[in-house]
Amino acid sequence: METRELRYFVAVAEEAHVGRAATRLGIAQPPLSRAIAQLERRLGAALFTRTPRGVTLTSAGETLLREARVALAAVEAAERRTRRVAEAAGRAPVVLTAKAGASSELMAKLLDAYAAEPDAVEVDVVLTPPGHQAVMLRDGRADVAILHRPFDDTSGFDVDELLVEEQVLILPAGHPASTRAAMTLAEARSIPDLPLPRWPRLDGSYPEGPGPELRDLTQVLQLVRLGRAAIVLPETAQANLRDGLAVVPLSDAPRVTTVIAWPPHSTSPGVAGLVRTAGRL
Amino acid sequence: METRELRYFVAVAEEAHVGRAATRLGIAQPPLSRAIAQLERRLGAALFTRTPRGVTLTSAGETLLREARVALAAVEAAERRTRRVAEAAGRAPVVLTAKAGASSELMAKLLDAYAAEPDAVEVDVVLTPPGHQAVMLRDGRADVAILHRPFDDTSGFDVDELLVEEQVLILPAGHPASTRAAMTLAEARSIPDLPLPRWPRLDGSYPEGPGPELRDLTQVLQLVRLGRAAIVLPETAQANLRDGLAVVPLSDAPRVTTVIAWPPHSTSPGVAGLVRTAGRL
DNA sequence: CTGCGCTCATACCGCTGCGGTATCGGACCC
DNA sequence: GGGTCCGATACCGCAGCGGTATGAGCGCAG
Repeated sequence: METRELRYFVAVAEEAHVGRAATRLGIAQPPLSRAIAQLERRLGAALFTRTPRGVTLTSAGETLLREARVALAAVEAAERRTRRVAEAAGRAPVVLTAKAGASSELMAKLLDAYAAEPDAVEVDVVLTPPGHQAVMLRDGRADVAILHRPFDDTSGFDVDELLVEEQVLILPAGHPASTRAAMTLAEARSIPDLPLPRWPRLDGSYPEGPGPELRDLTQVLQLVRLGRAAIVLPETAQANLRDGLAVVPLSDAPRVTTVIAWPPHSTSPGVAGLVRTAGRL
Repeated sequence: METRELRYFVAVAEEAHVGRAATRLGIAQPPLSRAIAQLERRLGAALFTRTPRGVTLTSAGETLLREARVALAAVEAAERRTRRVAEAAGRAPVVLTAKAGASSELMAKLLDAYAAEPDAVEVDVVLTPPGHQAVMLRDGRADVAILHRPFDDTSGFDVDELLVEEQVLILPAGHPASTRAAMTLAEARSIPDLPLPRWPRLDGSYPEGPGPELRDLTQVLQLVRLGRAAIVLPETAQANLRDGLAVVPLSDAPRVTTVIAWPPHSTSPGVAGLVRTAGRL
């Protein structure tokens, strides 16, 4: 199987429509139909069922979609990492990716501690929207990432745990619920006048439902202060809170684990150094 | 980058010789030279330095070799898993791979317990030479593997620990060293008349050195009984020992962790069931 | 039930680019 | 300096990719 075939397949699977997929790929529809048919013949498996409104995946197709995404990310990663090694022969900067606006204290400690090491190399910090760090790591745009389980999918990476913490509910100061000693997630979700914000998905769209769309944490905290929303955050986020907010522990929210993650087989001395430093924090 | 290019590159890198690589690939030398040159042009990086006796990898080339192997394994896995899902639509057997002749007790318990589950599917057990299980899992020939850290590279897989154990030295009964309460690895290696056997590498070749080549555990144990060798094994292997052998604990040998490993993103209900069962053992 | 619209499949064509053979250029060795 | 062993280059034929035109199957409106 060639990566071209996999790219074509993924496009068709995602669009559920050969014509649209062809447009997206910048080719005509017939060659794409033919390429898919050829792929199916070679695999000896139907990947799509043709319907009058487009195509839908078979179970074999679903398997291939999952696997193809991993494989394509691996090929992309190979290309990008090779380019990076070639460009900055020797002391290439390490690219560290983290969620914008989170773990700032931990990150600062890590970067300071690492910079003090004798053999430290330059660290490029790339802050991305939530959820994108694992993707960056998978396709070679980043060398190390700070991830948060269980939100990020760390499968396929080597990880070191840095911090385990509980989550708390942040509400407007003076709200009736703010005096409670603890709460469950279900209770937090059902406070009538305080909806929880919705987080964007990987593609930037938002799930349906009530609650404001979360774009910027400080903006949402402003909404909380105004008595228009509540939000669930890891407990260390309290450190950055200003007045007008109350904190209630959640008894049944999943614990958040902050980890440092890197691709297996990494040989970069910078990655090794960062991970070593992180382990000592 | 197309997988064809990656396959060509890997062949040349492994042979360190364009002509031989071409033969191995079943094509002529000039197209291969051209393909490599084109790959280098597209990456904007020299991958090989040409010498009068062949070619050697640059640092960019070494990076690409490592990454390309991962990427190619992922592509192969995609193909194989899709084929398998298509062939045995529905209740496909799960392929479990393990080291031949090891963990037999644990495996039996696992398979028995799993077979007793209400929704159990068929399990194909594939016993392979040591070290091959991770490869099988990586390229899609197996769905689950029993691996042994630190010997197997579990990076890139999801794992559950099943058993942690110490290693012991097995020697002929009556040997002077057999009365010792404990020993270090270095001492074990330097017993003058009892060489440790050599384990085969992934490609089937053996490292240089003294000691018999290990092909079959029972054969080596026979050698031990005859006073011609000693061997280091996990302590549970004692259960299968017969007369004529003595056991000495090793104080500094790495602990061996038996794990059950599966590829991330696995959706097979059989894999999930096996892992769940294993976790309850 | 018939015609239209929408979708994917098929037919056919042109050209890119892969792989083939022949040959060159350079390094090393006697 | 000729022989040998490399990889690189030159050139050619053809497989296969992508293009346009058109067919075939299905759902639906009238």
